[in-house]
Amino acid sequence: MYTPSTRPVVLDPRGAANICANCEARSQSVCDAVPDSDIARLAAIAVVTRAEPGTTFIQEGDSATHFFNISAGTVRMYKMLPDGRRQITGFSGVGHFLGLAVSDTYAFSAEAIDRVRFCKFSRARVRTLLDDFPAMEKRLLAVASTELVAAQDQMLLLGRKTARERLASFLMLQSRQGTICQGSRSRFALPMSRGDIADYLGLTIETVSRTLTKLRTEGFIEIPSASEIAIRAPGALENLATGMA
Amino acid sequence: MYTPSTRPVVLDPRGAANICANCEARSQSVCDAVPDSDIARLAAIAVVTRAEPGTTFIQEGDSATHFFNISAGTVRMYKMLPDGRRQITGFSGVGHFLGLAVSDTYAFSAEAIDRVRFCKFSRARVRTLLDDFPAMEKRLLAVASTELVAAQDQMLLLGRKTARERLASFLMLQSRQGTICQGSRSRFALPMSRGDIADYLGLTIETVSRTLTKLRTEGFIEIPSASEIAIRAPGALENLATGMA
DNA sequence: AGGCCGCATTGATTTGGATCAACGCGCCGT
DNA sequence: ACGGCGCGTTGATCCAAATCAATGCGGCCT
Repeated sequence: MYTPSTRPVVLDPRGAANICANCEARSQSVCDAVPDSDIARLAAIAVVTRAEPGTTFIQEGDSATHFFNISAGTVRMYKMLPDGRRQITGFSGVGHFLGLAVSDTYAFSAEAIDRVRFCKFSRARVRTLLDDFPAMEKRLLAVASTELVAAQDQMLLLGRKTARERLASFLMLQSRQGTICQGSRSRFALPMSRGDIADYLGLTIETVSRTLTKLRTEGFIEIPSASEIAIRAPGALENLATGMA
Repeated sequence: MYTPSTRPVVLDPRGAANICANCEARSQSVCDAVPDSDIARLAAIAVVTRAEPGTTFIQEGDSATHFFNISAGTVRMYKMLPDGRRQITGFSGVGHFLGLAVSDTYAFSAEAIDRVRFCKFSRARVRTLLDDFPAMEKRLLAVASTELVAAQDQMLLLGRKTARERLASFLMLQSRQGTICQGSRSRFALPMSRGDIADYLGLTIETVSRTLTKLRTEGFIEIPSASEIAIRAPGALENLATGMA
């Protein structure tokens, strides 16, 4: 349940001007709000870092000194109870922004699932940057609002949906925003383990496995490998997900 | 589960300049970010409205035309599944700001629990106001961040806590932010029904009732009336809430 | 090629909370 | 004062998912 981990590796401690200009994640992230003409200011405060699978790079309760922007890979955010029970509050992929919080400590932990690359920004420096780029502040508000809506959906899922409905919701979400595999366009990769899915959906590994198998035998989905899913009946699965079954 | 309701009553369709200046909720809300010198501009776009108990004044899925600021009473926000299952995503009291969303439809419904007074602001007009008062935009970001942290806590509760731990968490939260009754300072009012508490905690009415009774017989709390609670053992209850029991 | 290890699946049994059912009580309207 | 009704409590039973327990399987190291 809890994996001690290696440390993240800093790739570029003092950002060169081009790291942001050439960043392939920029268009998908809040960094897009800084115009080309000023991109060097952003690059100057960005610290590019890599984290190997399993590495914890944000620890709940630690002093919140940085913001993070994911530029490659997938991250799990989670909270834990003292006895080891874990709730994954979300998965973050390319372009996602982490670390919004008013408090001076992080409210959650974050771990690399696969190999992850992200930019670290000192909070203090971002604050001064925000004063010059109100468009970025607007983007942050939009990000926070979007996440709030997602969080409310997740509360409905955790509080009121059955295991079957939870898996259906999760699969539909992943098919929308997950990594699309070559081949059938309804096919996608699941970078996270069954344990991660269970801790995201408030279930156990066994229930996740059993329910996926059931959805497969009933013809809703295919499971070409443990980390790949193809949706056979998107409409029916969506109905399941929204409790209309 | 679903209560059809009377319509909210508009008290002051065209805000007089003093309605914001004299508003007792202002200091507790985002409106505080508008300085006294400009408060008339805020008042000009505020529509003061009252809603009787049970009135739905935001309907999930409706076109999101307004923001809301609660100035009296308590509100429940919720999402529903087609078959009537309900998840309450939060309760809002004086000073709370509702309606943040990027989407053009509301992501949740909101109902008055007791008699509620709130200010309605057209989104379009707030947007122009925000351009002139970046401090307000910062306040909104702070509000959104705070709610995001609360939402993550609630996900942990819904996904991983036992009924006992959920009630303990809820009672500790209410004792911190709820209406304090006269008498013992550990005593507070619960404006919401057992059904509301159940739908907030992902439980049934029966489990809420039984669990409260158990906490009472075990000496953690007193229940002077169905809508009042006194905490007898705050430390022990907090330990329960955080899973350290 | 073999064996180990971590993840996933599948099966048997248990259980916390849901559901079904009855009753108590305070409040309101007549 | 009475009766009805909505809300809350309490009791009996059920069930979806958790827990306990093997077993399968693929990748990696030697």
